[in-house]
Amino acid sequence: MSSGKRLSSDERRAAIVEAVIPVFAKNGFHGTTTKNLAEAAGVSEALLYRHFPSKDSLYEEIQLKSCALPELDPLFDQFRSIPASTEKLVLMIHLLMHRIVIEQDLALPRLMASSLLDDGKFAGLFLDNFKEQFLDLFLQSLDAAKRSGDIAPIPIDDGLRLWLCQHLAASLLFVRLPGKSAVDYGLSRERLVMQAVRFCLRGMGFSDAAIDRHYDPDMIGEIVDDEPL
Amino acid sequence: MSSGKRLSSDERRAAIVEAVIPVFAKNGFHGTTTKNLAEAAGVSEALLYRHFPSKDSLYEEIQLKSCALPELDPLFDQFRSIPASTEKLVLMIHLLMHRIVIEQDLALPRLMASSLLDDGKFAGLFLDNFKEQFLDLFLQSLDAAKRSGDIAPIPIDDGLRLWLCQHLAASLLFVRLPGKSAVDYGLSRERLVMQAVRFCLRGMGFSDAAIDRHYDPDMIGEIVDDEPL
DNA sequence: ATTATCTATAGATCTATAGATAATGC
DNA sequence: ATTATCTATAGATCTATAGATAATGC
Repeated sequence: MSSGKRLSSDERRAAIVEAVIPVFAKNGFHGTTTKNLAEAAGVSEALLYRHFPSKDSLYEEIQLKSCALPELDPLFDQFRSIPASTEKLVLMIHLLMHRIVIEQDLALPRLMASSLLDDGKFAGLFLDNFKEQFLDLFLQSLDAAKRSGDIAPIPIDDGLRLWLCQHLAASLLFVRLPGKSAVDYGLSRERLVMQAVRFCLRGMGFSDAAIDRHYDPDMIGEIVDDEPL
Repeated sequence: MSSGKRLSSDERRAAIVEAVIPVFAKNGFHGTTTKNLAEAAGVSEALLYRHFPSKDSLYEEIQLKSCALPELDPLFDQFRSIPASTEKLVLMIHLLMHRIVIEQDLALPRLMASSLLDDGKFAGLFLDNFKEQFLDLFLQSLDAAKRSGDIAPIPIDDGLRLWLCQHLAASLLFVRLPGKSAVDYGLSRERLVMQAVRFCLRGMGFSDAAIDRHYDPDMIGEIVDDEPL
């Protein structure tokens, strides 16, 4: 069965966790058997139990690993250095939406959805991390955009604006989970992203003039693609 | 075990389907055992198999029943008679969002999420029904709003505007699935609905003046509450 | 000698069916 | 007499463990 090398305890443990993530993500906790897990990891079921006391504990472990900070969108790292501005705000929203198109590994959104159907603990952790990482950056750039007159004063809480953008992106991702999108928008993915971003920018207070001035998806695409991943 | 009466075949079949929906919704297909189903329905496992050839076929049945047209939001029926207008457009978006607050039975969104994690067939059917019921009404009122100058011309496909509103509402519902919301927005539910609606209206092209003129959640609340459910 | 790994299997479900029983309607 | 329903159970997993084997490092 194995055909794999003999690894040290730590290496094997890590290898199991890694191998098992897509299986749990694909089939859910109850839809996954210990046999599935063992096969995916290329080891016997017994070895699984040398490293983890139970199927539950292994599932817990992959959830914790999956919502750990370093795993979250390396793309976003790059604009931690950019100063707060309307430009940066637009870039954040665009990158958030752009996931919809580029995201190929659907394991994380799958674990999210599974968690929401379960006790929501993992989803809560993940969203806390999201907030931790992006809320301050978002608020700073939102203030900058307000000061420069790009954003009209509207009665929507500042923090909520980020959540609504995140939620829209999340839904667009969720309908893609089955493989083929559950909704036919009648648009190319590029146009979908562009229009969803415009919807969000406008919704969060941007004037049409400010959007035209600051949102050029082609240019953003180039900026992003130029950066090393 | 039973304590229940002896029903005709058709009645029992219907009773089983009804009783079993929340169980499947809560635990998912794999998380539900035939024993769970039998207990929920108050019958023996054997009787389940007199009415349905397999657990799968019963699950299929509850999915079909759950996305059948008559089940979809009776609230929305009432504005089928209202003529297309900006008012009606605002009302549609408000009612869509208002679900977030009032929706107590989370079975349907749970089945949706489960379906998206599975093959998405049920989710696709449900969203098709949604489109079937609301897209035309939405487009008509959107045109009316454009003609009356309440909505600025923006480069977002008309149909997509409905989907983006629906998606935002869906996400706000999904984060509530675990019981306690996975996100703390720091707002009351009423304010959350109001602000989410404003976000959508603005995103889909409304001017701030038009929103102020046409969106008064209190008034809408009264209108809706006055209607018989 | 230690430790990573496997084979084999126990014990607990889980789905589904066979065959018996009890309630209904004629 | 028909049909709704149950009890009992077969057969197939599924989780988890006991005990044996083989590779590594001293």
